[in-house]
Amino acid sequence: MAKAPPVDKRRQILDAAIHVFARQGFHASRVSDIADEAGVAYGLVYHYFESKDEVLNELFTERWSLLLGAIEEVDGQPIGAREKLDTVARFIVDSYRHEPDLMKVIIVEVTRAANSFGRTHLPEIRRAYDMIAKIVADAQQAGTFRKDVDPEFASMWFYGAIEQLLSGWVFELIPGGEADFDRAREMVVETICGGLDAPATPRTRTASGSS
Amino acid sequence: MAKAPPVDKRRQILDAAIHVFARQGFHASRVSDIADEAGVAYGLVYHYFESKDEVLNELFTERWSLLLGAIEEVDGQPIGAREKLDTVARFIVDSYRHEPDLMKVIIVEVTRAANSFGRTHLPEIRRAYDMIAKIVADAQQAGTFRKDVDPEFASMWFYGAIEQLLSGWVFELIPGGEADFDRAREMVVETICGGLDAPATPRTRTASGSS
DNA sequence: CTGCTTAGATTGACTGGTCAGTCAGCCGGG
DNA sequence: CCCGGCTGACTGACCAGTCAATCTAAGCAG
Repeated sequence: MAKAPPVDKRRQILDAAIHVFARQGFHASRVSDIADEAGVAYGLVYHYFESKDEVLNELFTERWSLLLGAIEEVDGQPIGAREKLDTVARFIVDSYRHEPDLMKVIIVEVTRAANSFGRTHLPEIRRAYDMIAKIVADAQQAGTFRKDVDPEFASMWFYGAIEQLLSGWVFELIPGGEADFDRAREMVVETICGGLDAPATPRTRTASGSS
Repeated sequence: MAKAPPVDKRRQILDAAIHVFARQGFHASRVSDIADEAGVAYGLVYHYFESKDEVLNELFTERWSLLLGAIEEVDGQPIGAREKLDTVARFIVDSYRHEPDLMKVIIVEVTRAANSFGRTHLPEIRRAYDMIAKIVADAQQAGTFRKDVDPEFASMWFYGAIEQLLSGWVFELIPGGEADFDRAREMVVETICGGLDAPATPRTRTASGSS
């Protein structure tokens, strides 16, 4: 691998693929569409990638590993579960805010397409769920979350709620103005954590007044 | 034995399609697979349906209209919001319990594929979200749910949480034994409604009583 | 009961179009 | 003049959808 020329065509192709996949969906996207959008020859796509699948692969893996890293990092921090979950939610929502097309592709074509393409990535996807479950389980151990809820299940609906939110924005089912992003995140975290909080705990208040 | 029990080939084809789509995914399913599974000739599929799409169409519409009906009916009942939402959740979970393949197809190929096939059905899908939002909004009006949460948003994450649960079962990410269905449903409804409840009950008090 | 007629159900070989992926060769810098 | 990035016409496979032919059953007259 000698070093790259001034213009990174590989990157150009990936960026083009994001927009093409977001616009038309993976299946309806031709490789020629990607090449056209990137302004390169058809064959060059196959110079850098083994197949059309591998392009999507790369897009997903790039971003998902960031998410996994973010969850892992936050989990190590000495903060409350609610803040941890809020940070995770913020990461996801901000990812959408800054790169809506990429997140749309990841959600629509991979995360929510576990039957076709996503099947390959189930282990990585699962890893995210597991880490969220761990955060919940730890909070139960510490007594901040009620213990009668399965952490694995809670993880599913926490993640599912957020993803559905992104879905709603992607398909314009709910208002997606700049102000809505943070507001929605706050609400979903507060609601779900509110539901998960241990009932009437006489220990030091976990919730820091953020108002 | 030329019996004449009106063997409904149309139904046979639809049922076959459920299993083929569930097994291979819509895109990877050939029309010939459906015909083979149904034990009929290739061409007969086109005698009863205009296209492969229309088969999926039919499967979705059939079931989704039941869901819409169920929500509508429960909304008219003089019961609390929590019970209403519980009934909705129960309908969805029971649908999965009794026809997992069909629900898998609907979720994977339509509901969560709003980019490709689901786009056609966005209005119907949206209708479900809207009706759930209405239940929440009414409860806020009545004072049982806190008013600072957007009903539209709450609807999204309520539905998203449940759908993610089904997803988890479909892809065996969480235990899906007979006992888990009701337990999961109870937990998700209790958690989310718990988070939505008006802070009249001393559950988790954010003591910031700003006037 | 039988033969004729017809309409709808059923069959499956075939067609037309679409693309993913290949490859033989072109350029431009070292 | 050599090499690796780069080009784009071409090919082989695949498959949704068509259609002409065949079958079945139902109605009806003789």
